[in-house]
Amino acid sequence: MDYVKKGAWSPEEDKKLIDYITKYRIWNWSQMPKFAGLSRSGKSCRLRWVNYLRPDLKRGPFSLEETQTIIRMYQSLGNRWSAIAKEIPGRTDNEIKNFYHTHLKKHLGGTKVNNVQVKPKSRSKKVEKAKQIEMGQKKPLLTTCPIKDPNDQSLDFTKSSSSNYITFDENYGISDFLETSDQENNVTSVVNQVHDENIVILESNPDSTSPSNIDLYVKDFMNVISHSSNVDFWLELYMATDNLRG
DNA sequence: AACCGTTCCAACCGCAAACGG
DNA sequence: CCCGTTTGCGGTTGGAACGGT
Repeated sequence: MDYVKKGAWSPEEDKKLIDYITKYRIWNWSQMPKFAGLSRSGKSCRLRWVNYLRPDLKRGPFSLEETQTIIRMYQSLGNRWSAIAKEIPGRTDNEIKNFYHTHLKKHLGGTKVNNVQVKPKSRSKKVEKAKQIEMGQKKPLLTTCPIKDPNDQSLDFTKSSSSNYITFDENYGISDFLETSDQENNVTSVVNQVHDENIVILESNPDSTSPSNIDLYVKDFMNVISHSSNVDFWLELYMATDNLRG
């Protein structure tokens, strides 16, 4: 039985594999290692190539669009990672599976309160901070709000009379402030305030319950948060606003 | 600085499907 | 169809990196 190396690949091994496949293409994974001068199993070579060395891999953090695709497909297909990967060019099944387990599972596995996905922990601190904003003790920067209404008229959020908030803070996550009466009255929350990089308020807005308006609000909102480098930041918001999308 | 718990992901394993003689 | 070999898939894990004390 020949010695078969395991563990992390060295740059020299990577180069041997790349050089061999470039020259002779992939013809038989189990036979190829000995011709390529590698003390590896064919299985290990295949995995290294498919998940890491292939030239068409994208790398880097997942975009919001990619994440949306993964969530949507996971909800319809379940853990069929290779099928999901086929819909996302440049991403491997292994990468998507890891991304799901490290970023998505905790959000998808959360509880729903008033039909809003929330994190179960640190609620008291989140509520306290949200109330401080609501009571004017912490003043958000309303003038920098980047979101416009669907009719292209600037919205004057300073005159808002709503007291029902969902807040998000990078330290504390999401808390929801929706009253149950909102749900009973079929009032849908929409995103209409982005105060600064750290805090976002989703405000209950009875005037914006038509689906087209909500879609536009959420679309604009997603544009804003997708530029954040903190994946968990926009991902948690995305999950929390799940009920706002059709 | 040292320690410890957590996060993340590359790479592993076992099993199933596909292939081909 | 059978059976050995190869390929592909999904669950799991080892250990590096990171963050907090």
